[in-house]
Amino acid sequence: MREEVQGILLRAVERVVREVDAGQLDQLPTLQLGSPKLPEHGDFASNAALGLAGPLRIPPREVAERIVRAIEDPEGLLDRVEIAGPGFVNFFLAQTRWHEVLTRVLRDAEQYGRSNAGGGEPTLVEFVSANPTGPLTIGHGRNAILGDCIARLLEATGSKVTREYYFNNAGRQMRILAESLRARYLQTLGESADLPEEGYQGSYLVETARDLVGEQSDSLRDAEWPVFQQAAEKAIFANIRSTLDRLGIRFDVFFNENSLYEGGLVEQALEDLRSAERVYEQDGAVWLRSTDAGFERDRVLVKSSGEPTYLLPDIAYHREKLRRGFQRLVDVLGADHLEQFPYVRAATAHLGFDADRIEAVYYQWVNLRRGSEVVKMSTRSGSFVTVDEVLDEVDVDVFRYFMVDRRADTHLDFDLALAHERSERNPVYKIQYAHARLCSIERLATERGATFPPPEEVPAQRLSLPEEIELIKSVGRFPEVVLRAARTREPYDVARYLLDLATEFHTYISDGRRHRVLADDPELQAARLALVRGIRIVLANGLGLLRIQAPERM
RNA sequence: GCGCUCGUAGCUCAGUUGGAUAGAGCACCAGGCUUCGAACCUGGGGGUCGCACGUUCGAGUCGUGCCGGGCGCGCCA
Repeated sequence: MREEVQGILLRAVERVVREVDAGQLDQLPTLQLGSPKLPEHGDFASNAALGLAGPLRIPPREVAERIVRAIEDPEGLLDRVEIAGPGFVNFFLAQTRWHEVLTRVLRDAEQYGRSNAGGGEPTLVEFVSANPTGPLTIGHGRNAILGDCIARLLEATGSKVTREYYFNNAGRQMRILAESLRARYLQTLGESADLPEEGYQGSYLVETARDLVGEQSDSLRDAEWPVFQQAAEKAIFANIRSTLDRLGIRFDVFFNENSLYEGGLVEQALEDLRSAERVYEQDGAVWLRSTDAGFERDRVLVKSSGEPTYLLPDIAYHREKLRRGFQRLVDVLGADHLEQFPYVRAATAHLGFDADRIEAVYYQWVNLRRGSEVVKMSTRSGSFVTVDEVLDEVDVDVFRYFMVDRRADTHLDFDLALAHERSERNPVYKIQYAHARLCSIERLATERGATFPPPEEVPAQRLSLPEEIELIKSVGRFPEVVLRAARTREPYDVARYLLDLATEFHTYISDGRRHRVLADDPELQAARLALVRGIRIVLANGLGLLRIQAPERM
């Protein structure tokens, strides 16, 4: 619909430019066709006249008049075109065009909103990627939901998505974890043992230790730490996977950082950077020459001790992902990666890949509150709130919605007190309730013997009230919303849209006198039932994109 | 000290990438269930869009400088 109006506008503008300026105006300002907030400003609005006024040296309103005169609309798409304000050109579509939109919604049904814009592009979405040192915290929860929703959005718009979890089960952190478990194990056996300095104090290790005693009794009393590492890792990973399960998230690949070392890929990445002359040695360390690429400073890749920093395997990993054939990499990262990631991207590009194919979605920290009290989180000190704990108290749907109820780049205040109380204030209920209400109307209609004609035979022209046309317009925007949310990697946009649509429906249906669906007039009833079904389809599809239930009854 | 990010109603946040009269939820006040679901709806009060310059037909949105919160950084994973 938008494209068609855009075409009409473009042709009109070209005609005006040609007649005024004999064609030397080679660069037309890009034409935007906005959706005005106020209905009296039409269905689409163009500011083309304001943009052209300067270059053409004609007052904006006169340009607008010329554009309107030059408009050709052989197919009768438009009802009328008006000039308003400083020179906006407002397009009013013929009502029958909106009726066709409803027909399309009904015809496409569960496919409505999906597209093939991505053209089957192999895309890897990497998210969560928590190391197995403890249960998933609420911060990981935000990552998990964001990543999963982004993956779903990309799938819905035609990308071929792989979900990947990257983790590291080596190094100092795991050693400390193992020592911590050993201490808990000995404690469980009744011996005195202290947690190591900086040990993991979370109670989850106590439980793991208890299980270990149950399985192995005291046979591990003198075991070396790797035994405990294995046990800890196994237990924690099982826990993480069960949490992901509760969230409804499934990964295609769990990628272990170790395999990069084992396959020599880290070494190879360093060598290749060396041959590309992107590194140098100084003070016994190997540095990435990043100031050349516009960065503030160079970064260390290999410390003077010979150990690589985090940066190097990260570079090797991203290169490997591209080598595996993915055309696009999307990483979901916490704000603590804001500084690091650009180097990964730049360095991977130095190895011969297009940096534009590598992108990160950053999300800001989750601030935990219990009422007005702020809860500080740290996995090591054991003061954190896990996803599991929250899921014990609140519905998964609420949790998922909560996590996308704010833009990723703003801090998210998660109030546990609010989450623990049954939280009827949560907007997700409003959306689900709208869906249940719509189902209920259709159910009742069926009970009363109403029939649903095929989409093409719906007497949609009977929907003539302004609020009904507005509802169809809202439903008609859905594919654009999905596409935009997928492109900006912002599931929030979908959540927001659904809430607006639900509210619009509630308002409509609350006025039972004017908007009675089941009425004596069978034609009007059929038309309104079609509208009801159209809204229901969109709410269900939208909730599906966020992997939130669309209940038929509540 | 440097970088990134945010600052909009009492609180939590939107604001369609520079458009027309800045919106919603919560909270507060006043209303609405004999008819398709009141987990909903209607109305009301509440704003120096952090501050100041600048860019232009037009700025909450872009630029610069301050102020304030968050995150990160000076061979630590």
